[in-house]
Amino acid sequence: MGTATTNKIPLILLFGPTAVGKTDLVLELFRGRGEIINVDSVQVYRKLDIGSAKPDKSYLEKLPHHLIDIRDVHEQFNTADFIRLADEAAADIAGRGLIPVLTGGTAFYFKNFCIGLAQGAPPGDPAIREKLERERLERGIQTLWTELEKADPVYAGKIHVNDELRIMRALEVFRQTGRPLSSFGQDDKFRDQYEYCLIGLTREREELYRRIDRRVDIMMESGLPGEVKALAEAGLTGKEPGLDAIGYREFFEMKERGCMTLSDTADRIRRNSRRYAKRQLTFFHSLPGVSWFHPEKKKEISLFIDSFLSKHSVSLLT
RNA sequence: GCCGCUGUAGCUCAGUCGGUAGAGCAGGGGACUGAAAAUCCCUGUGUCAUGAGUUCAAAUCUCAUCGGUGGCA
Repeated sequence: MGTATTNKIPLILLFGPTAVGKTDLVLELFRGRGEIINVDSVQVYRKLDIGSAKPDKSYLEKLPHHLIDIRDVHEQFNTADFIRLADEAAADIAGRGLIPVLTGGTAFYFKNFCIGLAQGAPPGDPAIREKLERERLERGIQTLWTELEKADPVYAGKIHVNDELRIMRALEVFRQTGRPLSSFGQDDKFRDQYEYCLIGLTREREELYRRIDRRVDIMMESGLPGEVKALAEAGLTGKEPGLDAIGYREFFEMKERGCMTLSDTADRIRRNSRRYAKRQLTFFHSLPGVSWFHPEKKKEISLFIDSFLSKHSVSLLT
């Protein structure tokens, strides 16, 4: 029905599991007419280049990226930061007449970008987290769960007794506000300042795993051990927020255990990447309104995008 | 060539006195309210190498065949 007059910004959201083939596709589809908003919780960190499969300089020159290299590894980045910065970037890109393209593999960021964070829920508080962590170590997670069950029976009923981080987050909210986390309702309506085009990329599992294996080999050969060594020599311990990531944590674990070889480490990185890819797919499958494609079906994807843009491109034209 | 050991889940292996099998890892499925590459939950059917025999009953005992492996030549 023609082009509706609307000032919503049209957005392409393109996601898929690690190593599915997003990078090549995105360059072909959007070079010269779009800019990328990175949706990857590790690529936001400086110095984590090889292990996060960050696009290199020449790639970034061909296709500008936002939200890459914006934090040091000891800084905690989070979902709220992501949404705020992504909103700013989207407005900026669209304002220059280009297509904003959110692409990456962090499903949690995609989800919360679309539906928005729970209104009124407080941000994380490092002091409370530290205190909760101490209590967890002293008294065990069961005790904290029991406390949560009293404070927020609804939320406690939804999560598992062993789910440390969620239990601690819920208690953190309760201790800050005196209100249960579940009282800050998050409805699943998409935020209405955008028109969304959700594209999921996937492959046969076997094929995906082969690509993951190959990518890890390439990372090892192209200097991942050296990248991690440099981080360690700069005084980092592996406990920093940015380093709790596949491809980095395995090296620090290797150091702790002492008895692992480089090839054992590579094996673990491969395995953890496969499991991660599986979790990503589970999460992406739960998002509503996604059109799924094989990343090599470029023509189909391109037609799909063009048809979306022709319906919603009012604010991009003239 | 001879003697010994061995063949069970994708891999490594367990399986008692014969009663049609179970661990670890890998794998599979799922959850997701400001740490998310995080955190957490659920999940084990497989020609017991093949063929024949003994037996009410064979992964288990016997024989043959075909693999693997160690020793002696």
